Amino acid sequence: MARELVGWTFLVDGVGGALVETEAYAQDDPASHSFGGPTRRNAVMFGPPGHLYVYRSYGIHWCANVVCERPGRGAGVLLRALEPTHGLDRMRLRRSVADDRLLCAGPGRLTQALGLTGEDDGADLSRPPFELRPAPTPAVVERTTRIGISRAIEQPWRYVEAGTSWSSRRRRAA
DNA sequence: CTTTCGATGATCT
DNA sequence: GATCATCGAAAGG
Repeated sequence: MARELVGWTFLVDGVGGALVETEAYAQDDPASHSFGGPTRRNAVMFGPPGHLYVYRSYGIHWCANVVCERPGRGAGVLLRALEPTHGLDRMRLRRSVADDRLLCAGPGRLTQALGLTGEDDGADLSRPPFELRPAPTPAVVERTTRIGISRAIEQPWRYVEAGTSWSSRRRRAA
């Protein structure tokens, strides 16, 4: 699913764009919040797929995942970056950056630009204000190791649209 | 250009 | 008390 979602358009109240960078997390994955079973924080990851798991990162930022697979599997896809296409003006209001490339280039930036917070934890992505539209054409996707983790760092579960200039990091592949 | 570091709070040990 | 699925400002080359 992490690879599949690259190229899909994700909108929150009409604000968003095409996903260009995702990461997969599984229950039997020491880097995953679901590793070790359900807790108060990760409860949504063990619920039905197609819902949002939003958590506080480093006490400051919010990060958003799409819950995947069957209920109880504890799997999710971290939304790391998207190419802004809808509601640029509202994104710029939420994020005071000179360069549009920094609007949604990173999981914390993406949630801020789209207005996602802990209140959206558990939200059903099949209902308003959310929209998930399939990629018009299959995206060309590169796979690399994940970013910002210290465990299971060897797993190549980060997916980036080839040639995009909207990802959280310039260049590099694996 | 690259590296370092502080912020800030929930979670885990 | 340490760690953390981060970001951005500051410092260094």
